[in-house]
Amino acid sequence: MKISTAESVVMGALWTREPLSAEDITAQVAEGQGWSEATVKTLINRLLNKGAIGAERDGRRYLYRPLLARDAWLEAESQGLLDRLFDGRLAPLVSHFSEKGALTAEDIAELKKLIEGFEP
Amino acid sequence: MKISTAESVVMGALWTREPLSAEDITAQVAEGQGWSEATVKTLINRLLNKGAIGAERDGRRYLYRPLLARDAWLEAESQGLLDRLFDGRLAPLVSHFSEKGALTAEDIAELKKLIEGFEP
DNA sequence: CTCCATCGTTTACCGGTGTAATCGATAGGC
DNA sequence: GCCTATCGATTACACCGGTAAACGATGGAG
Repeated sequence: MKISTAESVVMGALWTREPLSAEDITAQVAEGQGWSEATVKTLINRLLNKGAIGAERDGRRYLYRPLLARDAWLEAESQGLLDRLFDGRLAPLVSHFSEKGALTAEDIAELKKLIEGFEP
Repeated sequence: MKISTAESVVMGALWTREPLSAEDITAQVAEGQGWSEATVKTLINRLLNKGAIGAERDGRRYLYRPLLARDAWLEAESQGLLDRLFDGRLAPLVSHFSEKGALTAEDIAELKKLIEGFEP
């Protein structure tokens, strides 16, 4: 169940509130993305065909719900990148960012807390 | 300078040894990827056109070198994913993996060491 | 000097994606 | 009951990416 980046924006709307009508979705994403209403409709349809969302009738329109869980998607995307770039290991990625000096003090503190938290 | 995943496999060969002829590259990636020689040639050409690799003549053939640095590529890809999925922050990604139970004891140890290493 | 093998270059083709307009059904206003 | 606004569905189209074949130049064998 692979979804494209544009499709994932629509999923994003449905992951924060559910169910939503096509109008709702358009209201939530079209502005920020610079998309026309038609574009959103296309994306909704593609997601339906892929089975990533489901629809239930509500009078003259449909209400949509995500069938693909946000978590599963995050998982697949993240693992995919890790596999492609860092041989599946998380530490090299973190190391890469630290070497780049891309970590703020806050990042570091947060990571530290996380790591201390999960070893027992 | 965006390169596709197939193209990045070719870059991978050039990042480990440089310069390489087209034949070398084919030898190094075609088997593992199930690609024909023709496919590798196409990828080389697309990389040339994108300016991601350079070529210097060597008799009847060319030798290729990466112009795009592996590090810059890793950086762009990683940051891209972080931005798309985790609002640009590293900690949520790590947190995501830990919640998934996707971290081995070794991972944790490694991360711990890393984090202790870079705060001063 | 000629022919062939071998490069690199050009062209091909299909599916997916971004982006959107058009069409056909239908429910609600009058 | 009929017309129109509004849905969702269908169609469009260009570009990219994966995969590969065909073509054209050219250097080396004989």
